[in-house]
Amino acid sequence: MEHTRTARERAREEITTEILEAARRRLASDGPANLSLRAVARDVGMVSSAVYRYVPSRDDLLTALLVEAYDELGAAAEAADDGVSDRTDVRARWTATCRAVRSWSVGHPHDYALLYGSPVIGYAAPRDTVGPATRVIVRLVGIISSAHEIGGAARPLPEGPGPSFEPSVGDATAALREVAGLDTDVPPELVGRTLMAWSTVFGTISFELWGHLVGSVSDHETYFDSVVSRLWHDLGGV
Amino acid sequence: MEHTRTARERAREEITTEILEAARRRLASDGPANLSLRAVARDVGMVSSAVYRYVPSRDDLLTALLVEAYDELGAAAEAADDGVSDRTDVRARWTATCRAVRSWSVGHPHDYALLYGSPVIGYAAPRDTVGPATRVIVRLVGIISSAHEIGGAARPLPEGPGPSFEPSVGDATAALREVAGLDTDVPPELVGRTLMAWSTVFGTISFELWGHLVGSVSDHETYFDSVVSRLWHDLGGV
DNA sequence: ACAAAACAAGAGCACTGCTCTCGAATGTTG
DNA sequence: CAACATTCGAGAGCAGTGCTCTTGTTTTGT
Repeated sequence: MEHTRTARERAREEITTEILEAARRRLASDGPANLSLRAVARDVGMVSSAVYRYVPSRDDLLTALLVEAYDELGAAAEAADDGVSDRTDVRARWTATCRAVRSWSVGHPHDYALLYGSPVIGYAAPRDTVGPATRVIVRLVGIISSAHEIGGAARPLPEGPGPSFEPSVGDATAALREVAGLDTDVPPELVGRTLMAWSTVFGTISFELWGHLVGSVSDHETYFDSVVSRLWHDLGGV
Repeated sequence: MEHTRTARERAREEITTEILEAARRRLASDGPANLSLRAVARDVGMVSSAVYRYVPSRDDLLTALLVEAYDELGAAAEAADDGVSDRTDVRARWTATCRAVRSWSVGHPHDYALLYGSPVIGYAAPRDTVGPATRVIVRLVGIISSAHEIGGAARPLPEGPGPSFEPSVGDATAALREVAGLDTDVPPELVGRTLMAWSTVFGTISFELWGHLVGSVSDHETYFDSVVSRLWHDLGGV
């Protein structure tokens, strides 16, 4: 069934991307909660009902933007990591990647809110978006496990105090086995510590963007660097 | 100017609380983004325009709910801390308070979203709500500084790796001086570590509630306990 | 008893997501 | 090429939202 793209198919693709681009601009300026399908329609010079030929609903449009934003953030993080020439300098890779995540988030606060804010969409749709969502954390895990493979880059993590991570993070360990294809499983303590670190990065950026650190932190950039370096230490890095 | 409360004043108070109660029910069921002033009006048997006699706008209503929710969460946290009979068992106090924060959040996910989710209101209003917002973190700081005053409850925190917290957390230190009235300032490293811990608690709860740990963490309760105990260790607690 | 203030109700405006219908443009097939 | 089918854009319309204004009623202070 090899058929040349008809004019209609080409037009459909162009208009679809046109709509998505206008929607991203609207998202960047108005935020996810105020994203109006009618406003997007006006931006592309169409009437609102015509847009429904290309987008099933507002939620689907938000989901498409969600995937795009996840991808953009993931690409930014990976590019920052790849930019470190000395691949054995895992500490520099960790720092660069975390900084890239914050930089993108500060530069795209509304996109960040769509990704990591309170979900505006029901819980049905965003579940098939786990793929692009995991790009950042997967890369971070790669850096951390590299550090624990390279001699002298990290001290082995002793079992932390309190209840072990072992019973609760089994799913994450299995997921890592799938995606990273490691020969040996990442120990539960390291998996838990990695989840903790990622939660802290998210919490720090969210607090900064949502204004929860107003009156407490003055220089967010150096504060973030302080946090990131201590996280690296808590992960066993040297 | 001692005047007995007229019938109208009593009615106004009653109707106001009636509206707020209905709004909280709506918030609990529909979430902050879907809170409709008209729906609240219907619930209390009024027409929407009548509600505007009591509430200036939807944003002001959300702000009122915000303050109420902050207060409820703060009370829950403080009650949990106060419930620990041995006041020198600072580790138990820390654990109980953190658990209370998570319990309230899991029990009131939509209220939690209003407090700590991406802000639905503009940045003007919520800034005069910093008072009730700080109750939890203030109590947590109290527990941590108690631990560092009691001999043997905590080891002094060595300066962490990377950039010092000193230049970025000065405002927080000053704020603590105000609210807690401590004789000597909390050292920057401890202030920074406390902010980090609070960010991690927030990040962990948010990830759980917003579904970012689906496929990674199976038992959220024990996972949270694992996180909290490691945070206590990172804060210098023993 | 009367003027002033507060109130509840209704209509109305501008906006939203979404559905349906109706011609027109474009596609495929005989 | 002609006929039929599909796709598309525009418009009207529905139900819902926040919010304002007017109108008539009730309560208050004088």
